[in-house]
Amino acid sequence: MRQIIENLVSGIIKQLQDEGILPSGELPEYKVERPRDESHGDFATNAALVLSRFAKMKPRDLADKMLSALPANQKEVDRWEVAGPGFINFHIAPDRIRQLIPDILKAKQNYGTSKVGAGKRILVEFVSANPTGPMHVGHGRGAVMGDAIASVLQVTGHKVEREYYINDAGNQVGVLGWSVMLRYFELYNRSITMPEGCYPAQYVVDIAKALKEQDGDKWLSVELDMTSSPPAQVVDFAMDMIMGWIRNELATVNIHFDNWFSERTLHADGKIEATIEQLTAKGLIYEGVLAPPKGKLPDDWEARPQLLFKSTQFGDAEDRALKKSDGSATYFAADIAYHFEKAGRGFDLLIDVWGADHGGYVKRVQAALTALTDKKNLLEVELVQMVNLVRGGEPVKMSKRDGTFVTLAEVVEEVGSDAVRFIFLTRSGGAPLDFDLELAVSKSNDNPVYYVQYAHARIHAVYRQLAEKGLSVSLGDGKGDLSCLTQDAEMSLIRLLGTYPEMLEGAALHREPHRVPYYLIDLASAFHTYYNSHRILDDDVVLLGARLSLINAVRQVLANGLTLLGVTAPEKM
RNA sequence: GCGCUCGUAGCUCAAUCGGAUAGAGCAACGGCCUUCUAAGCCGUAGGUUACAGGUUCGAUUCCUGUCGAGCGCACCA
Repeated sequence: MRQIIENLVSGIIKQLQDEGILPSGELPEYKVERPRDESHGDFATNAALVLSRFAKMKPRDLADKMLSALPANQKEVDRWEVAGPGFINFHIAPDRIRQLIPDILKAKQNYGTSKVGAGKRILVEFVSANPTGPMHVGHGRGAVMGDAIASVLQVTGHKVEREYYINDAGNQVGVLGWSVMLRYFELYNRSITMPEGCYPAQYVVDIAKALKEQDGDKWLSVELDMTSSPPAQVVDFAMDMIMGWIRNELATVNIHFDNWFSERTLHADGKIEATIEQLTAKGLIYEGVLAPPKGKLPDDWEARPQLLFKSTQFGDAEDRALKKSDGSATYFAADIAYHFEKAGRGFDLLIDVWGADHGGYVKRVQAALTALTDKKNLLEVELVQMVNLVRGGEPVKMSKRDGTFVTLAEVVEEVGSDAVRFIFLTRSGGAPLDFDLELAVSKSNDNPVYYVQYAHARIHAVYRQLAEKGLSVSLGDGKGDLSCLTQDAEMSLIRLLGTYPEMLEGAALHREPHRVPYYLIDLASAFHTYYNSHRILDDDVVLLGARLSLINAVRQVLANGLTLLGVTAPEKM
């Protein structure tokens, strides 16, 4: 529908240019947008405001001029006016608006989808929680956000793949292995002490028990030496088990990945060295000594020469190390190789969803990727702020170290996947989130997911009533006469249905999936208002059919939105 | 000290890449169930958009500064 108005306005401007009222050639951009206030029409343009200078006229005078140039034969707009400082408001003809109902019912689950993405290939990487323990609530937020960003991009015509990067290399893997070994020794009645930095939590005990079950005392003779690597088979056993948990937890919140990418393969395939060579060839690698960090100085800090990448050439604050003191690759080096590898798979855009605690890391990865590909904006990073877990207003301390964190699985168990997803999504990622367990657990209507689902279930209830009265469901197929839908509540509802596709485009463009739940709450609210003041099952069959068609369209859009968010659309509550 | 993300009603949050009178929910108060699901609806009250400047037809939005919050700041991931 927006297209109709945009064509109309651009046609008018062209005509005014031909008449010499506006100068020919490039003019500044104007907008056609949905006014916030319904009384301002269905669409408004600021063209007269933007162009007044070029016409050497007052905005309102130019607006009047533009309207007199409106083609006489068009039927889409039946009212228009100049308002405020010089906006032009367009009111779409009611018949054209009602036409949305059959359009939606025909498109079904495809209503709202568009092709604005033009098949652009996008890789969305998210979660990527370390395989050293179960996912906590913070991971859950990133997971749901990443998944929703991917979904919103998909329905707007992008070709999307979801990827999980498994950090199965590096120090933490050895730490995990030794932690399991210690718990394993403990099961054989050896007394142990958990060194600082190890993972003491219960899940490590569970892994040790499973290890004992499978291998018996096979590993008892292993000598405890934290400076060396633990047995590879033990490490793999632990990581496989944890990754199994993570996959399960993700599945319970309806998240499924296309690819699981292992960091180890980068090391094994020599991708890291190859990437460093590429950078070296570009003259961006040197041996140097970094200045001491500006914050509180680590106890063991010492100046030492390192292999450095000149990320300052690409806007970063410091050059960054690629090799550790023991000569092995840093996490950063592996991450460069990983992102370079992703770029090599031919994506038009890479999106990473990270926790805000990794925010300081964005520039250096973008710098490296730009250096390697000569593309400036290939990598986009969406930062998701922290989740503060609260129980009845009291903060819950979370720490992997003492094992007091609350896992995502526990929260999902208590609250349900629908509520978890909806709460995480009904918030822009830029703001920290207080997640109150007590509130979320208390299945009260504080939780907007029920509000939206209830609207959906209510519509199904009406249709059940219809069947009981022996009337045909096909009355609501949108094919009958809809001209009796003249009430304000009805027209606002239909108009709202019409904005769904635009809302999705905005959500995709700005990577703001929270717009979807907010829209659904709005739609549910408009429906509840309508439902309370108008009887659907009217004795007049024509009116009955029209209203059934209307709420059927509402049901379709609610279902589409909820499904998109990975939330169920129940027929009964 | 530097960087990133923020600061909107008592609380939790929105506000369409600069738009018209800044909106919801919760909490408070007052109404609506013999009729399609009251997990609902209607109404009242609640604001100097942290503060000060700047850009312009127009600023919650963009720029600068101040104050305040969270996160980060060799070799960890």
